[in-house]
Amino acid sequence: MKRTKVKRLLAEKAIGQEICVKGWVRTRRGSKNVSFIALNDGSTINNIQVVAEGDHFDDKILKKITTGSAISVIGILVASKGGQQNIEILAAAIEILGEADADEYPLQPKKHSLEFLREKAHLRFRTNTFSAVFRLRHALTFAVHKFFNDKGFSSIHSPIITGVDAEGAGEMFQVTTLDLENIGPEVDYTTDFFGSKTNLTVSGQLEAELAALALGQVYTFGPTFRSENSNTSRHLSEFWMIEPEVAFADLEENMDLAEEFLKYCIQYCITNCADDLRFLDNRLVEEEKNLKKEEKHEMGLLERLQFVIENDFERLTYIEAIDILRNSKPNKKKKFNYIIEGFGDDLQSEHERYLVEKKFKKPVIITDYPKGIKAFYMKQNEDGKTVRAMDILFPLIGEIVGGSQREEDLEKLSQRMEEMGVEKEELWWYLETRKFGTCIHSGFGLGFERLIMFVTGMKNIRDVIPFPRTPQNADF
RNA sequence: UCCUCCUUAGCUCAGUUGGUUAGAGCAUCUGACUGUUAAUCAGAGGGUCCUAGGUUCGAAUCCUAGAGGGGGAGCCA
Repeated sequence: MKRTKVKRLLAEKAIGQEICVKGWVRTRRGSKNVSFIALNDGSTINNIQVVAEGDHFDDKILKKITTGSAISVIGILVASKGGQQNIEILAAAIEILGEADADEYPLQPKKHSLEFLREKAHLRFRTNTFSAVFRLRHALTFAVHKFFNDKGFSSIHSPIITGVDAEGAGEMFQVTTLDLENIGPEVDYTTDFFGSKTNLTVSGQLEAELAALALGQVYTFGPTFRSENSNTSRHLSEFWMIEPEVAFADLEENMDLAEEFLKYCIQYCITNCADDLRFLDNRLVEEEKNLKKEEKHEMGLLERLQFVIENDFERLTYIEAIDILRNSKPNKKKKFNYIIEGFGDDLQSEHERYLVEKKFKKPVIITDYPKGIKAFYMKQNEDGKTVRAMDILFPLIGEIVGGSQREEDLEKLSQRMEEMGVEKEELWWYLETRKFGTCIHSGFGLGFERLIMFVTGMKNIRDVIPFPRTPQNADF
């Protein structure tokens, strides 16, 4: 008999029908006469209750239905006599597909800490929280592709192994087939696999620009690698990044695209993952129950998502932001660790948080940063001091998007590369796009895991990717 | 990389000023129970107190070093 997924059973409620379900046991409880099995098959956060009457089943079978075991059930869908579910399955036959020794199976039907589950990353998919997070991760993946596809963008697979070491986006992982245990003091990269020094990509942007200057609208969505020794709740050594790049678009259009994109993705989850979001919403309420009032969030998860969709992001220039910060209470009272004095100061995370969480209480887009603190490829403003950059700051997670209008003028770009010590020879192909048929264009990079954090309310980035890669950890 | 906190049973955690045989809840096992909702009730088993040194008559507790983890900072997405 073909199995029906739990999600469909709960939606259709076809009472009286004989059905087959397969899944993993969350709990079994009951008395000598009757057992209740909470069964989950991953199609939804919700379990289906299987009722096994004692006289129909051998004690030996019932004993094997432990938390974590996989079973197949054939039975009749009936209205439930219990209070907490409408329907349940009255089991006629139960087959044990895979046992889970209760003495050894690490997950119990109770709350586990996220830290503990991180050490059990191979099994944490089986918990409510992580199954919800990973269904949402999928929904967001799909929403990203759907958004861009519907707008006529082409997906571009930028290379994962690259010889470019010029963007300065971060420390790189080297890729080599050289025998590291027998390497001389002088390394001859012409003998290496690719005949030159290669690394894992830190960004697909430069390649995306090449494609955009032909296909018009493109985006990359792929893995990105940074070997920085960052030990924080919002950095990974391997993460996924989305980088749209649009020809003939200026910074305004770039911001409009980013804002529309973020709202679309969030709305997609609200529409398609209501059960999972409701579960995560409750989870956060529970988590914050014991916190002091001032430590609690003003809004619940769902409320927060709705709020972001319904309100325009606050847009201001770097100079305006510095002005606000310089005159802010924490700056005057020297509560900031880094006091803002004026133009040229970098915005630290405490300043970003002040703007987003205290001053505007919504997402903020800051534009036109000093050129000294931004990358070489950003379009220079007339003032000679600032560049057409934009960062989108989100509540709780900080910078979620970094983007800019690109410098399309060959002369200005070359000059800036020289000033910043970027090797022009290495990026000859990048420069040729400015030599042949150059045009204004813009793009941004969005950290996919940071978006998932915002949508799910998870506070540590390691809990929104199946197998996090961080310094000193590449388990599983 | 820096600052800071933590590491005690399978899990979550208590352990007073350094003092007998290190505790609780949950989980597990045994038994009871006619429909449970993290079922309940009774009983049992379960410990490298992170590791290595040191101080002390005596260390889970104090000191030093190391490992692992959390939070914050920097870098960024």
